[in-house]
Order: sequence, then C-alpha cells, then structure tokens
Amino acid sequence: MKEFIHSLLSEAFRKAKEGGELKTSDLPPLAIDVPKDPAHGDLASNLALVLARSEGRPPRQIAEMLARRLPQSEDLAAVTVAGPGFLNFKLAPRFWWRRLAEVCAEGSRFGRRTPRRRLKVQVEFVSANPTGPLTVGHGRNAVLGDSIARLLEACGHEVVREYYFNNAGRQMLVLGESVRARYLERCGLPSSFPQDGYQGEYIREIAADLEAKHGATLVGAADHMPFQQHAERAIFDDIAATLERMRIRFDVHFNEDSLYRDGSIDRVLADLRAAGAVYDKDGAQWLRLTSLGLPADRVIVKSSGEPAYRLPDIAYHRNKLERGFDEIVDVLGADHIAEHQEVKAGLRALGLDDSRVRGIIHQFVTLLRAGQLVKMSTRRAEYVTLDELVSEVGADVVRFLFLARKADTHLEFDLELAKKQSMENPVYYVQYAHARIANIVRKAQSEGVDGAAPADVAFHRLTQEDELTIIRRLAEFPDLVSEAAAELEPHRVTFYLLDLAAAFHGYYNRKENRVVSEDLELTRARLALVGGVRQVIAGGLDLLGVSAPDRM
RNA sequence: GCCCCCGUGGUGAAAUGGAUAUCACGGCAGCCUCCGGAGCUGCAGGUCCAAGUUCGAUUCUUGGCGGGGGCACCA
Repeated sequence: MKEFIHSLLSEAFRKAKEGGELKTSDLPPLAIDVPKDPAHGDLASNLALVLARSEGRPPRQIAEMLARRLPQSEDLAAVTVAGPGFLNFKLAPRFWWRRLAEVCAEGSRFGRRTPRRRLKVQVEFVSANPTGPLTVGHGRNAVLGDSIARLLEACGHEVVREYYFNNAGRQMLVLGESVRARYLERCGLPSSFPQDGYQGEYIREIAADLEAKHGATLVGAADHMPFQQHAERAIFDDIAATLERMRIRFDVHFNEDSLYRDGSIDRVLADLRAAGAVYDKDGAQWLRLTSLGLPADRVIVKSSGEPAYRLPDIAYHRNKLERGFDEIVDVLGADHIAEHQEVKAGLRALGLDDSRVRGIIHQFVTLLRAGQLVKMSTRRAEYVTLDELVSEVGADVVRFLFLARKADTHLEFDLELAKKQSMENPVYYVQYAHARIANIVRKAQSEGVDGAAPADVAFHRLTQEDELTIIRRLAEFPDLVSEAAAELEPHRVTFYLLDLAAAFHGYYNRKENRVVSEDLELTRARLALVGGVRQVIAGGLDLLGVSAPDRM
C-alpha cells in the first residue's frame, strides 16, 4: 500500500528534478503514514516538509509543486496539500477493491513476506536457570521471545529459538545440596539444609521421587552430583511442559557447561588478556570495562579461580557470532540490563561486531489477586508459578495480555480481570470478532450461499464508507507486520487487532450492513469482506500465538 | 551516590519528530421483531514541571520532581 504512494512520489521527485524545480539530489528518507484523522486522506507524506530545509523554500510551496508533478493514476481520487505542507492522498475505491481481492486470493499467506535478503536470526529467550519452576516474569519473557520469533518468520527470515541452559556454577551446587538435604530428611538422617538453599515444595517432591526410585542407596553419595543431576532433569522437564502449554518450543538448548568442556571459556579469557582488556587485582581478574564505555570494571575470574558469570556469557555470545547469525536477539528481564551491556562490551574488546546483538529488555510483571500484590521469589517459594497461571486463565489470555503492553513498561497482571469474559478482557473481544464471522459464514451456508472465488466477487458492490474503512485496515496489515518485526515489537499487532475487531463489530451492528441478504451478489461481496477480516484476525492472532476459535 | 526503565483523562495503556493526542475500563445518556448483546452509538475528561533544539516535541537534549528496577569475587 505504501509502496504505491512511494512510487508516485519518487516519480514526481524525479520529474521535478529534471524540470529544474529541485536542488536536492536524492530522494530523502520520507514518511508515508495513515493519518490519524481520516479527513486527511488515506495516506499522507511529509516529503515536502523534509525537503524544506535543503530547498530553502516554504514546505507548502514544494508540496504544491510536487502535487503538480505526480503521475496520473486512476487509483488516485484526490491529492491535496494541507497543514504545514503535507501531501494527502485519497485513493479511489477501485484501489481498495483490488486490495481486498489480494487479501482473499492470498489467504493465510497475506501479511507474510519474502525478504530481499533472508536473514539468519537467533532469538534467545526464557533461559531460566533450572533451579525452580518458571515464574510469571519468565512467562512475559517467553511470550515476547516467541512472538518476536513468529514475526521474524512471517517476514521470511530463518529463525532459531534458543534456550541458554545455565547449568554450571554455584547455584547448581546449592540446588544439589538442597535436594540432598531433603532426601536425607526423608531417610530419617541428620541433614543440614544450605543457608541459601531453595525452599520450594518442588525440592521435596524431587527428593521423594529420588527415594522412590533409589530407596536409601544414595545416602552415602560422595557429593551432590546425583542429586543435582536428578533435580536438573526433573526441573527442566517441568519447565518444558509449561512452555509446551504456552505453545512454545525451542530449536536449540545450549548448555553452559559445554563452554567449559570445549575450552571456549579459556580461549575467551586468553583473547581478552591478549587484547589488554584484563588486569589482576586482589587475586582476581578484572575486565577493563571503563575503557569500553561502561561505568565500572568488573571481576571476570574470581580469586577462587572460578569464572564470574560474565565470562561464560561473553564466550556464549562469541559462539553465537561464530555460528553466523546475521542478527542475534536477546530477550532479557530488566535485572539483566547491566549484564547485557557488559557482554556487548566484552565482544567489542574481542574485536567482534556487537551491533548484531540486540537486547530486548522487558520490565517486571506484578501479579494482583483481589487487588492484592502477590509476592514472587524463587528461593522463598511464595510465588504463583507460570504453570499455575496458565491453569487458572489459559494460555490465550496469558499470551495476549502479556503482549498488550510495550516491553519496557511495568505490567500489572490482574487475575480477576484476566478471568472476566467481557470487554475488560480484550482477548475475548478479538476472538469474538473471529467467532462471529465464522457464525455468519455458517448462516450463509445454511441458506445455501457459498462464497464465490475471488475472481468472481463483485467487489464494486462494497461502496459504503465503513466497508472501505475496513478494507483500508486490512491493507495495512502487511506493513504493520514488517514494522513490528523490524522493531521487535509484537504489541503493535495486539493493538492493530483490537482496532480491526472494533471496526468489524461496529460494521456488524448496523442493520443495513447485514451480510446475508436476498441480493446474492452483494452477499458474496460482503462475505469476501468479512472473510478478509476473519483471515487477518486469524493471521494476527497466530503471530501472537493465540488461537482463533470459530465458536466460543 | 551511580546506571537503566516509566510519568499521557478517575484507572490501565497507544502514538518512525507531524496536522484537531488514540483506545479500552469506569461515569453519564441511549441501542436487541434482524447473521451470537462476550456487541454497538453518543457525551464529559488528559501529555509531571522548567528550559533548549526544531517550521513542528508526548516523542530528542539538559535540569528538577515522582514511581519501579539494578548497582556482589550471585546468576
């Protein structure tokens, strides 16, 4: 849709240059937008305003000159110069009828694209430590990452969903010791629960499971390893099951400990040292972050000789770059901002291109039950888990509501609201529009009317303003998808769907708009229109990972 | 103290530097002989403060004020 206007404008620009009416040599980056106010036309461009500076002339004058130079087209109903110098384009109904024909012909492919260059993109998300069940906060991360991946796929890119499995380091030892203590308790033996151990009930369940499988044979285990390994597996299975219920699957699970085994950690450290980015102080090794633009230097190898978490993280990201991804997306909670900057700085110190790594930082989720804040902490285990949340309100509601906000705003998740089946709960609003259209189609079929093939539809019967408005909205969808993908912002899709559903519900409620009528030709045209809405709602919901039911 | 995110009608949120700031909830007033009222129509109500950049600022810069989060040889 925007391409059409862009081609008209670049043609006008070219002709104006040939006519000596412009000094500017190249067409500048310009915006083509759907104006907020429909009175401003279907699409508007700020080209004249952008050119005003380099031309040294008032923008309105430039706009009028460009308007005269625009090529003729039967698709163009009117071009006006308005406000400070906007060019407003009003497109003819025939243009919109053709767009609807495309929506119908492309079906579920509508909105999906073939990129000029197919990128290999990695989206790393969730990456929760296997020390306990996923929290509601992990849920936001999971839904964001998965929908970003879906958006990138819709734009034709090759996407790898990756989970960084943080199974090295002290926390895993604490996990193992926590389970061991519970196990010894069960066997009636003295035990010392670690001070910073994991308190959750799930630790007891894992210990019980171990006892069921091995009896008391593990009481004399030399170390925590059998307990850790069993816990790691049990917890990870639990995490995977929760994600499965959220319709999320990963292509790659990357184990942190593999970085130790294959020598990556040592190599990165040696290379950082060779680059002069590491110094020794107080028996530890420090990464010189201050000379990489960060506020403070940080320890990279502790005085105990163990790497601090930054080192494996940097090694992991070097590994990602070595795997040849064009783009690397890290979906992270707000508590990882500093770490992400450190990793990127580390990559720069290694002489690598950190601009291919993009961090999507999301703020925290707070849970409200009956207006009361629900406390969440993995170690103390007073939380509502993601799994419990999904059981309570369903995956559709969780996904939709998590994607109904920009990532960098705090999200208050109100459980009562999420369970309401009304407009306060927007997921039903959108799904209901889809179900309603499915019902119209059933109604038509029960009266013996089937939709016509797109080529046979009399689109020109759709002459009402609200019908053309709906088509305009549908036609925006492909641009919306590419913009949401480019910005890695799935919430744009959510807002678009709410908008589209509202346009449809409004249309539906005017009785002169009854889809199924005696006029067969008009009925078929309207079936094509609402069919297009249904198609785009289904496609949009799919990008969010939300189902599009035919009945509710 | 330093760093990051956010301050938009009563509430929760949108808005690549664009025009008269959008949407929902709540409030008020209405709409079902008709394809599903989980719906629709109308009204009232808003950009934290102060400078700056710009033809134009909710958006960018600086400084306040307010809320949240991070500032370990934890991950």
